[in-house]
Amino acid sequence: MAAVVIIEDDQRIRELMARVLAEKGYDVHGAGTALDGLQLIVGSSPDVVILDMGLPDLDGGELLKMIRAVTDVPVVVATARSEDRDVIRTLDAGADDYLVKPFSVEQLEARVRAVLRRASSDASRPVLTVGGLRLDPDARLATLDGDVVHLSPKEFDLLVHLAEREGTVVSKRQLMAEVWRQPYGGSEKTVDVHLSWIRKKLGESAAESRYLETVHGVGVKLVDPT
Amino acid sequence: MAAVVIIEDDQRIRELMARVLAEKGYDVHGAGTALDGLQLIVGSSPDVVILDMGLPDLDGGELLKMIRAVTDVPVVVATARSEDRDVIRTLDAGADDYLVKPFSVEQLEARVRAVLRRASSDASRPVLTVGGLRLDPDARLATLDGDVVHLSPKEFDLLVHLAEREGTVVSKRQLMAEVWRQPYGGSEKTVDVHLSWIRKKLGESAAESRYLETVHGVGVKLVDPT
DNA sequence: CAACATGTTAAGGAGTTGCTAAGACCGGCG
DNA sequence: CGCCGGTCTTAGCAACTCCTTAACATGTTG
Repeated sequence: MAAVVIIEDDQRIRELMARVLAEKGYDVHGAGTALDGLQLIVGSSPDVVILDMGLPDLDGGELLKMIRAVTDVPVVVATARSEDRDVIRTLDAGADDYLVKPFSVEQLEARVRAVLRRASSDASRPVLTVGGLRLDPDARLATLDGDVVHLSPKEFDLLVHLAEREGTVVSKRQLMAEVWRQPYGGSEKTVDVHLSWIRKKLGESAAESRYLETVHGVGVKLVDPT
Repeated sequence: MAAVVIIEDDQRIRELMARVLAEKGYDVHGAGTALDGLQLIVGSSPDVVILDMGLPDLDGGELLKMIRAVTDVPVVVATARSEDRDVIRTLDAGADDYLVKPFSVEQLEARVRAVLRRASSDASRPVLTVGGLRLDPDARLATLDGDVVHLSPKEFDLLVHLAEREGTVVSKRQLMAEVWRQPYGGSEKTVDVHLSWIRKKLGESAAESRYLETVHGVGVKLVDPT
């Protein structure tokens, strides 16, 4: 699921926002100062940044410029003042959307979703290749050694998720949270079933695995069998 | 820089739009009533007009006709959601683009820029070709293997939209937003019906598809069947 | 070997899609 | 004015895909 960075000096507000978004399935990290925030952005390259303009150590506009200098990640600005002039200035500085405090959690989530939608609808996602397996997220097309493999939506998302982390083990809880967007409650057996189906479609089985490798007690990883 | 006239009775909205566009370097003038607006257009001959349909003194459609009677300046219509249906029909009478309220400032600016670009560059849009399918946006002519295919306006726009993104899956929600310009309420079943009609005219069906490929749970894509 | 984790298959229901038909609406025309 | 052809939207049903749950088989660990 999408990663969010929240830069907000008021810890109470920051944690509230973090919790709300985390419950919606986002991968949330927060920072209380501009410098921490910038580091966090550079280090984790999130999908969207929520930036409070009233930071103690640096003017929000300055930070926004610095963010823009290093990355074009979408930024949603939260501001206490509803002054049109400020809003326009921040948007001019490169913000993608804005929120006027106090805002509801619904507003927050709606803006984040809108910005992500805008960003994702424009940017073409790169094709992933692992051995003879090719995944094209834009066309939602999977091929194995040149032949098209029909995958259901969940199967495709699951494989893409694993391919993006080629070689690293991902736990089923993590998959449930990030592919199914269900951080709790969801039965992890569902993941097993989907993995089995993918294996069948890739011409392998758990006993004789090529691409999907199980790490007992931990999770699965997608590997290049060559 | 380009001159813009905004005709909008709500002063707050008008001034917000004016400031946004002024910050972007446009030369902006506003009017709160249809009559003031018409005078302003005639007097200043702007490069683009932004027209709110919900004016107190005169129906927006009427004003649009009057504007068209004296000049062919590009007009971007802004409308509240409940008025969509009336407006969209009125648009054929001569609006160049439209916005559904509430819209973001990015949308506003993007539409203004797009309209200006179209107007200034004389804008012949490139012919699109996907396999044996040929779409000429200027002539609004579609041919399949050399034979003319008669498409309704919506069908044509829909196909063009898909052809511009050949090979990538587009969701029905996206199509509703970008082809129908109805990001919220629109029923996605409408898209299904139009797709079915297009399929019939292209000599195919969902079961035996050549150009239009549906991706279950995600959307549709236009592909080259060769 | 006991306990637990994982693999596989089957079945039901939930949700999506395809398509036809019917109504709403517009512009053109007698 | 009313009718007509074309277009778009909505409704509804059938067909289909997909996801989940359940149940059982198999495998792994200590």
